[in-house]
Amino acid sequence: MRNPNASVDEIAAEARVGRATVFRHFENRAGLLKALASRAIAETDRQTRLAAADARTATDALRLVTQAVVRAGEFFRYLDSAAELYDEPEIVEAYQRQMSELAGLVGAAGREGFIRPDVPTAWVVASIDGLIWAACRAVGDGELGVVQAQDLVWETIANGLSTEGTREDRHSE
Amino acid sequence: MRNPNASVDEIAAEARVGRATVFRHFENRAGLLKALASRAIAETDRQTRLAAADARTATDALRLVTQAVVRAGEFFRYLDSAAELYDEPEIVEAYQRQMSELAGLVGAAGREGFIRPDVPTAWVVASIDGLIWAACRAVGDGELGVVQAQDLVWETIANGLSTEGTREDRHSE
DNA sequence: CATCGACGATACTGTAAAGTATCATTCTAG
DNA sequence: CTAGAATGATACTTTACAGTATCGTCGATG
Repeated sequence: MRNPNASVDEIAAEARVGRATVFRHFENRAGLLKALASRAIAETDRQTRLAAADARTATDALRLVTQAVVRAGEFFRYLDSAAELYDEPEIVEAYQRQMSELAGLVGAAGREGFIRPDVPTAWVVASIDGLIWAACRAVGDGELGVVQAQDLVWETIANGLSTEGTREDRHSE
Repeated sequence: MRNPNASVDEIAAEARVGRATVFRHFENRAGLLKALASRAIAETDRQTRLAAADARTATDALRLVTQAVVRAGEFFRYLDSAAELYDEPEIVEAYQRQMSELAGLVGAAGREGFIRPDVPTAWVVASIDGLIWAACRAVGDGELGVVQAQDLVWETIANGLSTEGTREDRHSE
């Protein structure tokens, strides 16, 4: 997960396991990576479903899902740099499904009036993705705690980073 | 730039050049990648300096630099997935320098009152990075134009994505 | 205590790609 | 037009790694 270019030797050493054992559990190196990706996708799905079940509004669901993905971050963060996986149709399909689910949620939150109508949906999805990515990296680097990162992501989505025009800022004016 | 795992064969073919010629211009494959990274860093520096020269306040500089990096995005976007480069001390050093310059700019903008004091500087830097990353990807995928992406990044930094508490929203209340 | 299955270590093969060497060809400067 | 430099094509060597096969050992189960 930390290095998608790792050789099977390195992976086995990291797992404290003989190299032969790796090939007893996975057909080949690509199969291992695919299994890892599948697990990441399944874990993200699980966290997402759990989160969405608690939501009463689409906006709330968007918040919970966003924060759930931050929590599952360690599982999928490596996917970015695994170029080989783009050849696996299952993986690509699952990723696109997750993205379109997110887009659906953003659309619903928009109809609830939460998202500013002048912002393209594509950008909302992309920036949420970017902020989640940033949060996962910050957590991975030890700069932020998981809970803190979750809160900051949502706060940044909702209000940005600036004092200009934020709700928190009004009462101090 | 599109595929950091490309073989020298593929790189040469993409460049419409013989494979031997690649080795006449670069000592080896690692040297080629390093040169590419150096160019990306230099280009980003150039854009950053140009932008910062026009700024009257730190906040303005932060905006211009952010937007300049989005413009230079195509040059450095591949760096994420090039794990080999983390072995090159020059490259790592240059990256850290750019990040600390950004942190300095964020600190100065904070002293001007632009950044909310309750947000950790580390998160401000990380999230700007994440939004720039998202913008570059959206531009690369053709979802957004460069100018549009630049504006959206800054708007999201400043005001977030939500109608809650945004300045633009007040007059419509 | 005996057996079966999983594991680790090791050695081996095949392949893809890096890097080197060579030579004919083409481009360019004078 | 010509000499020298750069290029492309090709062949070759070397290396790193994937994948396979084998064997001795360890551990759980009955």
